[in-house]
This record gives sequence, C-alpha cells and structure tokens, in this order.
Amino acid sequence: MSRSPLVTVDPPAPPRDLAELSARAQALVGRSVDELERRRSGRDAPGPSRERKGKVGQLVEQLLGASAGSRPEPDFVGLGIELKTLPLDAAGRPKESTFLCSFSLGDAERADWASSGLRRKLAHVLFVPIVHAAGERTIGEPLFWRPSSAQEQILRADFDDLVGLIALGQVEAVTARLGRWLQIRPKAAHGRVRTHAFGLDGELISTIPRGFYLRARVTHALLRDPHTLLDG
Amino acid sequence: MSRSPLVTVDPPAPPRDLAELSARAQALVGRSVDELERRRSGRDAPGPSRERKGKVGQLVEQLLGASAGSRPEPDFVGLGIELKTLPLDAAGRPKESTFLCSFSLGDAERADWASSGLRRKLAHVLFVPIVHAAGERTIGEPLFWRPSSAQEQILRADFDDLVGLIALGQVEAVTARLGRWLQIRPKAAHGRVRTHAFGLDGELISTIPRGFYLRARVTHALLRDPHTLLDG
DNA sequence: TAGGATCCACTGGTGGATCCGT
DNA sequence: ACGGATCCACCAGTGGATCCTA
Repeated sequence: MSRSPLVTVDPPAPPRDLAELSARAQALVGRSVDELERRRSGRDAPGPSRERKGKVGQLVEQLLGASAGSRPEPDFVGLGIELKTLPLDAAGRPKESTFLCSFSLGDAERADWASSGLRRKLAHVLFVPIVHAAGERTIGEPLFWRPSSAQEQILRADFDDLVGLIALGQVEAVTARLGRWLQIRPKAAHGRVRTHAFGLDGELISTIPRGFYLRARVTHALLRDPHTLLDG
Repeated sequence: MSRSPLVTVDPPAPPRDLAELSARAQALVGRSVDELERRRSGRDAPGPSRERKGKVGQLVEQLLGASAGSRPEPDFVGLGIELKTLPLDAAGRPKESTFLCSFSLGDAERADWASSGLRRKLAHVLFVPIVHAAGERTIGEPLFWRPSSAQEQILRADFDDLVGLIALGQVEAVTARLGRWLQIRPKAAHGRVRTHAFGLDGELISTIPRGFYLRARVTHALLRDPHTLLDG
C-alpha cells in the first residue's frame, strides 16, 4: 500500500447485517467530514462548498461499505437499505429536501406505487445527519427508518396524486407545493435537458427533468419521532 | 361656496338605497385617487406614500356619502353595509390582508360569532379596489359581497378556533398562520401599547393589541368569484 | 446519463411597526 | 383610543440551476 502524508483508508467490505452497518454508522458519530474526506483522498483540500456537492454522500457510502456506483438498487444490496445523508443546520433542522429518485414523465401512465422503485427505496432508509455548525460539518446520530403503515399511506397517496396528475396530462400543474410528504421538483444536470410527456390533448410536451423529493419538514419530524404523521 | 384653484366638493348625503350607493361607486371607476384627493382637499400635495396610509379609505367614504367617523357601526348605517378599500397590484392581486376590527384579548371568553361585531361587519361588504399601477392609483370595479352560508361557515369556524384558543389561555399560540380565511395579527398605534389576557394558569398576560384580518388570498378569490370557497 | 446532493434568486406570508384623521 | 389602512424586515419554501463522480 502506498504511503502519503495523510494515510488513505481502504473501503470496508459490505456489512453483513444491520447490526454491523449500525455499528459502523455509530462509529462515525461526531467525526469531522473534512477530516474523513482528507483521509480517504489522501489530499488536503476542502475547496469551496459548492464544489463539494454530492461528495458527502459518496464519502459516507464508502465508509459504510455501500456497493458504490449508479446501480438501480439499494446502497446495501443484501440488506435492502437505502443510505441518505441529511444536511442539518446548527439547530438540527434539515437545510434541504431530500432527493429520492428522478422521474421520467413519460412513465407516469405505467407507474404504480406497489411496484415503484420509490417505494423500494423508502422501505428501509438509513439517514446519516451531516450537521453544519460553526463552519464545520460533523456526522450525527444515524436513524434507521421504515415507514409505518400509516406513513406509507401518506406516501402512496402523494405518489398517486402526483403521478395521476401527470398521467392526466396536467404536467404543468405539477408544482412543488403539491404533496404532503413527497414533492416533485426539477432535477437536471443542465437546465436545458428536456424530457417529454403528453399533454391534455395528447400533444407532446417538453419539460425539464424532475425528481421525487422528501420534504425537509418531513425528515425533520422523522428525526424527532420516527412514527410521526405530521398531522394525519 | 369659497373658490380655490382646485374646486372642492361637498360630501354627498348618505345613499338611500343600495342602487344609489352602487351608482356612486360605479361613477368612481377609473378615476385617479390623487386627483380626487386634490379636489376634495383643494390642495395639491400627494406626499410620500407612507404618509397616505388610511387616507384612501376616508376619501372613498366621503365620496360615497358614508357616515364618517369612528362609530362602532356600518359605514352606511341605514343599509348595513361596510366599506373596505382594497389595494391591488398591477396584476389585480391584493397587496395586503384587510383589517376588519380590533380584538381585545380579554373579550375572548364572552365572544361568540352570532353576536359578534365581526359577523355584522362581514354580513355585507362593499369592496372598492384601489389599483396601484405605473406609479398611479386608480379606483376599480366595486364588489358588493354577502357571504354565502358555506362561506360563513368557514368564517365562523375560523372565529371559533381563534377565539377558542385565546379563551383557553393559549394567547401565545395564536399566530397569523392560523385560520383559513381570517387571521389574527398585531394592530397597534404604537408597538408598546399593551392589552391583557389570562394565561393557562389564570395568570395575567400582557400582549400587544391585535385585530382580525381577512387574508389577501381570500379577497383575491372573492374578486374573481364571490362564491368561492377556495378549497372547501 | 444516473446517482449523490447543494446552491441561490425570488416570492409570498408573517409579525409586527407605523401613519392619518377624528 | 379607535377606525381607516400601509410599510417593511425577515424567513421559509419554491423553482430551478449547478456541481461531483462513476
């Protein structure tokens, strides 16, 4: 193994069970993200914050032994667990909604909750808070979450409403205000990428790519009470 | 009658019926507020906008023959009609919520919708839009509004919820976010004036004076459809 | 391009504060 | 003090735009 001023660390093997994954996540609590990053890369360069987008997620994936890469599958394949980092402010509130998956508008007609990738992703989630405070990022207490059946009803209702709207050709009526827990918002590598859907009269409509997101107020509530319903 | 460079106009007698009031309001449509103001006062001085607060309301009251003054009663006594000017932006959207009446927190225990002054005020309202566009204020198309029974249910429910909260001593829980159509917000001549109420444990609580307001989105919807329910 | 996320200009609403006239 | 209203600083959420790695 090559040596550099900062020792690099090999990614661990995939965790064999939930207990092992949990133990690894616990071991990260309180650690500095910048320091972990330096150790992984062997380099010393935090860089401006907007050039760090997405890196935290991949760092934590590696540290926990997720099957890295862009597979259509759970981060921890054998366990069926999806990993999500969650940026929190100093007061413990999520700073952003959580991206779940992209959604091709053309798929709306075929989509149904029971067989959706979204449902599979949300079936079992490991949230790892990234606490932004005093100019530093620290890893927080992890949360394993499985939606209760009452919670899943909310998710499914949102999913049906949103997908239904699009299937009916009301693409332009889809706003981020819709959905109690879920929302559909833009998600694009470049603002000019277009995807397609069919409008009210069956005409082809070109829109920007979108994705499903979990509202920040929902993740906030989940951190405090994993069984929350937030209102009903 | 004295002459001045700008002719002043005598306030008309109170309108005898709704038709007469309606005709007067119609006659103002499209007129410039500044010009009407100059004609009334005989002076030529619009002044900075923040020194004009409240004047529009009184100007229109005079022009329509309202029984001016701070009576606890409808602006048009015989007709039981309340006059409200409504500031609109260039797109026709209300710029502000509409002040309805002040509310002494101490009255909460006694208050009930059926006998409330608020209900009487809202029973029949003449809305006179003041359109703010291109640096000018113009009088818009008037709207006579009587709440439908479905609308009154919404108003009463809001009233009961808000007054109920206060009666229970939850004064500090009253936020402008509560209420579908109505809201309770601060209303004070000076920020330091205090009124009093009783807290959860019966202790005396000192709070700033508040009043009932009608949400801007409600007046907006009413202008487009006087029977709107806005959702249910 | 897909998965991992964060940035940011804008806007609508909140929570008061303020102003006029009687 | 009360009835007539408007002003404004701030904040949360929206609607995209942008960035990284594989």
